Amino acid sequence: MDESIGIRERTRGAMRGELADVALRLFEERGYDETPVDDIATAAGISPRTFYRYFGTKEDVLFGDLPPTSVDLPELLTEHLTRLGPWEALHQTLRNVSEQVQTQRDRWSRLLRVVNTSDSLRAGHLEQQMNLAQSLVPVLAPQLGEPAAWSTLRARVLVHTALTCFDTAFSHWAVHESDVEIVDAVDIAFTTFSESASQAP
Amino acid sequence: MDESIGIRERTRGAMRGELADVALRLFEERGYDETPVDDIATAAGISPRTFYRYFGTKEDVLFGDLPPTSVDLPELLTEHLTRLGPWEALHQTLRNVSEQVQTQRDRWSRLLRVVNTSDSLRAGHLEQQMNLAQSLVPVLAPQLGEPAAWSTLRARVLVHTALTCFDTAFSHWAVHESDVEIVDAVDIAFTTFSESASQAP
DNA sequence: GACTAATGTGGCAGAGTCTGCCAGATTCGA
DNA sequence: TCGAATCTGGCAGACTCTGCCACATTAGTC
Repeated sequence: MDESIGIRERTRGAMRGELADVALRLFEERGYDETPVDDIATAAGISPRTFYRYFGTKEDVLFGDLPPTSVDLPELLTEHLTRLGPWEALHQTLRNVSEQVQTQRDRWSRLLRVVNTSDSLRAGHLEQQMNLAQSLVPVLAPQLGEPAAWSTLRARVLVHTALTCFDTAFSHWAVHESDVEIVDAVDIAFTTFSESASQAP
Repeated sequence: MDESIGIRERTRGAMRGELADVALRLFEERGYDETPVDDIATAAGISPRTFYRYFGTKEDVLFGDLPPTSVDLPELLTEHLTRLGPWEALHQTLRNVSEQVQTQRDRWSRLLRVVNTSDSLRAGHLEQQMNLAQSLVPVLAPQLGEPAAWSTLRARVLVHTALTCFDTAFSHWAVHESDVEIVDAVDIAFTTFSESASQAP
């Protein structure tokens, strides 16, 4: 049957999901740095060696299957660029992501709480963004064709800034969870520049 | 004598300097991930255990004593804020840093080349920026008093964006070293927004 | 239903980073 | 010069991650 390839992947997906759940729960209880992979494995009823067959890294069990990585951002951005300017296109792209995140509010607020308990995790989170950025820059650069020599530099600045807006909005939301919607925070962050960036003192 | 406290710290500083030199050289030859701490230690004629008494982390031997961390950025920013708007003040603050960096062109271009050979290093570099950002936000936030509830969010966006501009300019410079001055790249990066951010397509 | 091949699993050994502990050497201040 | 603070090295250990090999499970075929 043509599903025969799929069944293995499905059970694999289920395993990943359960591992992610178990891990997140343990991290919430004891903290990330204080929870060795061995404990996650035994709590999930597998060997540590097997854990590393599902997630190449301890961090991956947290960041593995979540929106920013599970969405094809370059494609999304390309589409928005047909209708919008660079900055607005970035804004809309990440707005879409945050809309999708909003359907997983719970998981995300739990995750952000865990991330904020560990320096090493924050770093990993940033590294993810770097990778995202690297995939978006080549999409954006051709749209900034002016001096050409500078277009890559400008593209990188815009992309990184957009991701920064996104990220900042997120951690803000994580703290003031009850007061704000994620999407609103993202909008505020993105409009920071047009409003207050170059005001006089 | 009142120097008696100082002499120890001076020899300690010398040791740190030498370790940093040795390490950077080895990293250039073999790559960061391929150079264990043991090798750095033996190359410097000390034991691995002692290495960790000078630098708490393998990363610290690279990032330990360099401009961004060795300058009091909050103070610098505070001063610029008395004369300039938020964005311009950030621009000038980081411009000052890049001027200071320019006096160590060599060391920096070597370092950036090393950093770009390792993913884990990039992450560490970003984490440093996060810490910098966290020290600047409280300085900037009071200057954005409007809705108050959003001022912290906006301050964070501005600060992170500024650091992103700085960082992006740097890696750009690292690649096109011969064509550009660091300070110029920083200026270009910072003016990206006022020029091309919200243009139509 | 049985057989072969692919795939999943577990244990072991090892590299690498980093920490705590203790003993010995070095240096400092009186 | 002597006692005290400090520096150093070695040892053992925790933790993350990898390669290797043997064993079990499962899939597709006849």
